[in-house]
Amino acid sequence: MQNSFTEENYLKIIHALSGRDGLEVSTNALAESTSTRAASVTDMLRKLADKGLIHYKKYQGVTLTESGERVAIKVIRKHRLWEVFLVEKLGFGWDEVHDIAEELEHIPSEVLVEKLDAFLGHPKFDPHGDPIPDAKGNLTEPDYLILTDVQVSEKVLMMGVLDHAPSFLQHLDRSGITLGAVIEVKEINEYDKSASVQINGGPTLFISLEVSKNLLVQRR
Amino acid sequence: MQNSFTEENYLKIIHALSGRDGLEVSTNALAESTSTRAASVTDMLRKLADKGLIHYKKYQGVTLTESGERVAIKVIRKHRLWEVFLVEKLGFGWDEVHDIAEELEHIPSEVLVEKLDAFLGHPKFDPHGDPIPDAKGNLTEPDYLILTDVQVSEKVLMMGVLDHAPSFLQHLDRSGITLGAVIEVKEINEYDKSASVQINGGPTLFISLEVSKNLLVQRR
DNA sequence: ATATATTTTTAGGCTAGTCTAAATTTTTTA
DNA sequence: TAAAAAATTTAGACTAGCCTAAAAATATAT
Repeated sequence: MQNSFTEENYLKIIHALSGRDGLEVSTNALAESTSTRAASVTDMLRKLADKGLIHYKKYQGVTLTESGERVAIKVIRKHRLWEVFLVEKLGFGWDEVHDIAEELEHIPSEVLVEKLDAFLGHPKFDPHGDPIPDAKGNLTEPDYLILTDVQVSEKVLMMGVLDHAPSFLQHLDRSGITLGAVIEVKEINEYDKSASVQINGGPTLFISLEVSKNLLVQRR
Repeated sequence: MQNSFTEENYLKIIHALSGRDGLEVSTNALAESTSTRAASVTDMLRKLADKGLIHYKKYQGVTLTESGERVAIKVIRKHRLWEVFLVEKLGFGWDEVHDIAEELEHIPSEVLVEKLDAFLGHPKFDPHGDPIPDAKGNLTEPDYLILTDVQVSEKVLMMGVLDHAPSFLQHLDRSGITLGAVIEVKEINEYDKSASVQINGGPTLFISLEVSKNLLVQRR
């Protein structure tokens, strides 16, 4: 039983919205994320429930079943592997690959995914620092900090982003904030929580709270 | 104006069936090739004609317009480039790549195709010896011979296949007949036109007319 | 040259996925 | 806790792409 492009997208989005503790996802949230109307979402939810991919009770929101979770994670695996391919092999910027990977992630063929994975050297993270589920479907989200949780004078490693918007990623590019960069928090402005940070022991720059909130980092 | 997966497939098939002199393609031939019914084909032809992609007069068969030809050639370019990728980079056999490329060929993004092309080193032929149209849409079919046109004692180079069926390609693999192999025709059996050929100056083997008819070769 | 066979088109219908408008349920608030 | 607001579902409809059955056009054969 094959799942359609659209079904796979709903499952992927439910996975993303329900977070790591598998919270219920609302119809409206799905309508927002899928750029459709709530009524359309309801139709699809009935269908996914009939296929045993989600737990759905009218008006109660949805969660993935085991089987729905498996499908979602496979899609995520494919998406992230293709992103690695696009950046590492084809030379795309990390701000350019999302939409293309969004298409490639629905290409069926287990063997294609596994050969791609091997070709890429079994990467553990995609170009945005998101972890790539393994072939068995194990996905462990590393527990990174958000830069806002870092104290003044701490040095941390830049490990990923929460916001994947091209404009945000381009902003980071212009600031020299790349994956693996060492970020030292020099100062935090009490008034607006903007920060002054030093990148790789080099230039110091100011970043707004909005930026800090979207940077995932790790203590060294 | 984007063309759908299905529309692209129709255009690609019309291109293939109309051959290099752009002959009219019949509704029934399309039904056969698309694995649909003639009535469905008629629907789609009306649609493609409305979009200016084909010349269509009821009961008269169809040909591609300039614009339809451009779309078809882009799809063919993508198909063949992805086949090169699958064989050269991911290690698939030439008998395994058709169905996957059939999906990948519909991924939109001009820049993806061009980056893929560069990554592959601007290949001129796909793993079956079919020529890859260039970025401008120039597709020149080399005028290869069919092995049946080769005389006894002639030596030719194996350049491609007409039949792309996995079973045929696997048969060639087992016989050691690969692209670039030197084939010397040692003898032709008058009765059934089967031939005895020597591969790369090594083993001699018998091949049936059915096989000869599907081998594209070139005089050296 | 006409009857028969073949091909193609039309007519009407189906499913997936979407929509709007209206009805219903749940949540919030006074 | 009842009324208002918000969220969700139902009802009915649309498009793309497909189907079957019947009608119409073209091709073939006597």
